[in-house]
Amino acid sequence: MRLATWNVNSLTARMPRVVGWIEEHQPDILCLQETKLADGAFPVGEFADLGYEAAHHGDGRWNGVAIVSRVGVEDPVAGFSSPEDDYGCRIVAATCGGIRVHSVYVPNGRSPDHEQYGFKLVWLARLASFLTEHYRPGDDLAVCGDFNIAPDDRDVWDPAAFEGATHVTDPERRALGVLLEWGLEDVYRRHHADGGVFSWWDYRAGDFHQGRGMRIDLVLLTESLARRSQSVLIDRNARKGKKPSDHAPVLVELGPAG
DNA sequence: ATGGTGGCCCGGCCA
Repeated sequence: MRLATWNVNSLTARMPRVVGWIEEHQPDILCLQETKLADGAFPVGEFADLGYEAAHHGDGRWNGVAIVSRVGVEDPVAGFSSPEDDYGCRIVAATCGGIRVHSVYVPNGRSPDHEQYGFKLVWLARLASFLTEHYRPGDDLAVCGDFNIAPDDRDVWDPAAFEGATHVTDPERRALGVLLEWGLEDVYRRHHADGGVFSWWDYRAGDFHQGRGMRIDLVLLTESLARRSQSVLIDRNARKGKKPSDHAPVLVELGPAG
């Protein structure tokens, strides 16, 4: 079972690359963020042609999240408990191949003194309460997406460059820590202890080619799934070439249950 | 260099 997540920064702009990436890597489940589409504009047919069903939650120009799956899309839920209650189309859930999957797009926060930073912390607290209300740590649960948080200093190209910046502050990291303490695991770290591996690079100033990035796209799994993980790949090749997203996809290979 | 690019969709916001 292959589970992946990718912030595509507009699905319309990225569809050719998304199709190509699916054909190359054959994910069973792919979480998408920043589709920037209304539900009615989601390319259901193009994914169906590839053998995938989808659950999408978007209202147009901003945000928008989706799960595409070739192992089923059961019991889709948009928002935390209704499509209106997640502050802008930032979470969608569905059961795919026996796994309860969530595609999340955590607010950026902009800067620690901006009101959006407070909103980011509120949103993360709501995510935590949503998970603890609906699930138990023993469930087969995947929370995948763009967290806009670098879990620790290995996950930024230069910690000194992020002094006073969002994505690395203690409150943000503690908010992520709440999810981890509850029973989720940043599964990349089960397989890789190295720093300097990133999933996002600013488009500007040649940051990708200069190696100036952050690892902010995460696959969080409960223990029952994390122990099935055989490999975790951040596909930086997908950040190369013409019209890339500013994010690279993360791909997790899961072995059979039991 | 307090800049830069890219997406939305055409002036300005958002990342």
